[in-house]
Formats: sequence, C-alpha cells, structure tokens
Amino acid sequence: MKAAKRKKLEAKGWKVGSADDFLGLSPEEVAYIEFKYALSNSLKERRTKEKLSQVELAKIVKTSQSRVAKMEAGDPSVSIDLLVRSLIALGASPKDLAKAIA
Amino acid sequence: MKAAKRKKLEAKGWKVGSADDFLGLSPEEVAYIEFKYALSNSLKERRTKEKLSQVELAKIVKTSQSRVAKMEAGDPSVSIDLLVRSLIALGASPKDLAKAIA
DNA sequence: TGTAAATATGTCAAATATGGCATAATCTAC
DNA sequence: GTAGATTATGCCATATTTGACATATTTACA
Repeated sequence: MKAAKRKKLEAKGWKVGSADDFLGLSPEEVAYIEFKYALSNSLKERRTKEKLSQVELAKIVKTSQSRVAKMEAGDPSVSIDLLVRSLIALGASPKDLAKAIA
Repeated sequence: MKAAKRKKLEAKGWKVGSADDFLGLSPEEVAYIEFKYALSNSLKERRTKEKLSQVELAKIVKTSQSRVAKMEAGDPSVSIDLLVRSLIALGASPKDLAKAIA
C-alpha cells in the first residue's frame, strides 16, 4: 500500500497497522475495507440513480442525513450492517448485492 | 411467513413485527435475515471443510468459541461485520462472498 | 455404557455503532 | 454575486455488539 493512500485512510480514522506498523494493512484488513467501499459506492450509485437526496434516503432508512453521508464516504464508524440494510431498503436484491461486492 | 418460523425467530431474539405485528416480517427484514443466514452457512461450511474446530477458528479470528457458535447459529447479536471479517480470515475472496449471498 | 472433545447458551463489562443535532462546506440556479 | 438546497464533518448520549467466561448440551468413539 502506498504511503499516500495509507495517510488518507489514517486521517479518516482507519486503524492502520495492527498487523504491520509500517508497511501497511494486512491483506485481511484491506479486503474488509474494500468490501465496505464496494457497498458504499453501490449505495451512492443507487441513491443518485433514484434521484434521492441524502435527506430522503435517511428518511427511508430511518437514519440521519449525516449518517448517510458517512455511509457514502466509507466512514469507519459505519457498519456493514447499516450499509446492507440501506441497500436493501433501496430495493437491492441478493444478486445486486453480490454484484456490488464481487 | 409461517407462525412456527416466526415463533422460532422471536425466541431467538429477532425483533419481529416492526412493520406488521401479526403477519410477520417486512420484506426488508426478511432480506436482511436471509443475508445473514447466507453468511452464517458459508462460514460453517468453510470451517468444517478446513476441519477446524470452533475453538481453532476463534483463535484465528481473535474471538471466542461462544461467539463463533453464535455466528454459525445466526444469532441476532452478531453483526454482518463480524461474519464478513471471519470469512475473510478464512480466506474468502470477494467472489466467494458474492457467491455466498447471491 | 462413560468420557473427552466439540458445540451451544447465558451473562456481563467494555468497546463500538447509532441517530440526532449543529454547523460548515459545496453545489445549483438565478 | 447570493440564496437555497445538498452534502460533509464534528460531537455526544444512547443503543448495540464485542470478547470473555461459566456452564450446559451434544457428539464421537472406546
């Protein structure tokens, strides 16, 4: 992992370095983060395709606009659970979810 | 949803009825639960295929045997995050994950 | 059968995620 | 430009998830 990307992740609050404190994330950590990013992107895609604002989506998912923003930003404070529930609320099927992460 | 299955879910702690208090879960709730079950099953499959005990897997994932048991049981107290992290720790690729949930 | 390994279940304090709120930054038409 | 809408960021009290532990139950096999 490049130092620049690493810095960016650290600045965003990712806990980097539990496995290797200098060279970067472990493959497992990378895989996990990429999994989340994939869901984030899929969520943003779906929302914009439906021409919903974050406020409108927040209402549908019963959360707040700020949390929707954090979901789409891949903020480390948001769980995969919330991302999946939000995608489902937007009508994503299991196949859609599979396609998003594969 | 059948009353029997419903009772079983309720007994296990699923919050049933937020949408429709008698007839069952909302489609979104069902989709979410099925998503989790798919990951649970995939985890158990992988673990047994690798001939690992729950204790051994717990060590790999840095959790406890009891939590592994709950993961595999689809216990409502376990998050998708933990299931995904565990699957990744067992070597599941994004494709594997996609296949598990599709 | 007994008994040892494996798995399941219940509980809890600590860690993490949550919605909600305020406010800042950014975008969009006029 | 600037007003209004949208999105981003920071914070916090509450809620949920966590690993760990004890203990119960089931399984495998002599």
